[in-house]
Amino acid sequence: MAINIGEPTEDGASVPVRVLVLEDSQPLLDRFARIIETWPQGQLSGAVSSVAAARRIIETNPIDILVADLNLPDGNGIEAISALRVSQPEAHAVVISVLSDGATVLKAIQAGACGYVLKDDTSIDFINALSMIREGKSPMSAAIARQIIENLQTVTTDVPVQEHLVEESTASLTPREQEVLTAIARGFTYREVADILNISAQTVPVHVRNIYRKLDAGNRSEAVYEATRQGLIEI
Amino acid sequence: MAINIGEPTEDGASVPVRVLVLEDSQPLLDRFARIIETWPQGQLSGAVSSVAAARRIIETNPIDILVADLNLPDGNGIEAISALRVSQPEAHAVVISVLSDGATVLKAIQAGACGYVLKDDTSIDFINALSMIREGKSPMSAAIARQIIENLQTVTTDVPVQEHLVEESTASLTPREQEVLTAIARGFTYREVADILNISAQTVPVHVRNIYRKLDAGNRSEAVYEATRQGLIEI
DNA sequence: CTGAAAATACCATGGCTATGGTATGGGCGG
DNA sequence: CCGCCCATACCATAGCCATGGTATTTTCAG
Repeated sequence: MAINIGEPTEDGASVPVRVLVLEDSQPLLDRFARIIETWPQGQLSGAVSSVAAARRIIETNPIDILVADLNLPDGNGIEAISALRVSQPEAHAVVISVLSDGATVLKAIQAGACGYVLKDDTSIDFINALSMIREGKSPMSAAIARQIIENLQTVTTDVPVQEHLVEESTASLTPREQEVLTAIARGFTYREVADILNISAQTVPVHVRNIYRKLDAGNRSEAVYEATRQGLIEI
Repeated sequence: MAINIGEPTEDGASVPVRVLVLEDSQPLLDRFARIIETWPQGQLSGAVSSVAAARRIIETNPIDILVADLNLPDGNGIEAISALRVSQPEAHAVVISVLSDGATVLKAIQAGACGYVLKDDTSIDFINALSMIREGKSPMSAAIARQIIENLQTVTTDVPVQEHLVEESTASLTPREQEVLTAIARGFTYREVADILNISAQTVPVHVRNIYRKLDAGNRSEAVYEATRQGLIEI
């Protein structure tokens, strides 16, 4: 159960924590990089903004902690987490994202993430999260914790019914459409949704249009209402 | 009128949160009780130190949140959580304990706990935990989160969908605001809502503005999402 | 290998939304 | 009786949304 990272407890010169940051927002990436560089116990293994770049570093450099955003220009941060798990099983991964839909959270954890912090969560700061990982704990936003608990409760109590429900809920909306709709429900504008999902602002209304057609809705609020009623999005 | 809107939750003061505390350490029990009594939104349903006493209150008094320790003189707090789940399925339970072994954590969650805070965790205070529950989140210590994640990683292989339990409202809308919001959720434009409710088209955005303020929303879809999450509108 | 579906992207425009003020009358509790 | 909240109403405008059409690339099942 390799939980600890360096030698803790000893207050002297503990082994530095090598951190790779994967985040497409340049300002945020810079901020994270700066924080790690000024953190006495930290050592920056890399600060990249694409899955491809992350893969290259993961395969060539030793890493203790990977901090990954999920929606990236060339793929999903979960791919990087999976790659890390293969190359460096001892390493740990933390997700830092704005989205929190049940399927994504579960996928990230199955891929090996042991922490999941929402970007708008002010109660967990960056260094704090890294420290928790070192201590064998899991930094996790309360909203994510609830998602996980509910997942766990359904998994351990009712297995056969689940598959049926999954078929139903994923039947009408594509994964991308669900992501878009979830963001729409949270109140984001088209431009904001585009930034979050790393797609063009012109693509969002296309997805939205398709969602309207499938849900027989004519605007945002009706779509959220219908999707909720039909159990297509998480509440 | 044309549009029904369920019974408005009348009144204007926010509904108090009825809390039952189960904790065998008398000093701690007193402290928790005092905190809830001085909490404006809180209302103490009971402060007991045995599973038996907790059971009696659970079966006779309405409860919103049960705060339970696990190690008790006459049994385990998990029994109280299970009893609550049977008597009052709408209620929520939070564990506050010193225990953090995997089996106990899993049992508590299976029994229905949606929060789990360690007693030595200074990062989550008592009121904070109760507030999180009200908001549909899960207060959880990082060490517990790790336990849960590891459980989830070893046990699960498929993607579940969670059932959602209705929560009590945290914001209160006036009857008229509920009517407007329900119509908005159905996708009607301001003009249509005005026609339905027989008011001027200029009055609708006024109500909508007030709804946004109360729900901390900035647009129609976010308002529908928040209202649904808080159980303010029917689905 | 090929066609369908999904995801991506762009252009354009009428209409609706979001938000700032400001104001009147009714009802209810201190 | 006065203040506060609710409900009503109007004006104005920047900005976002809804929707039409068109097109490329990727993915996946047949």
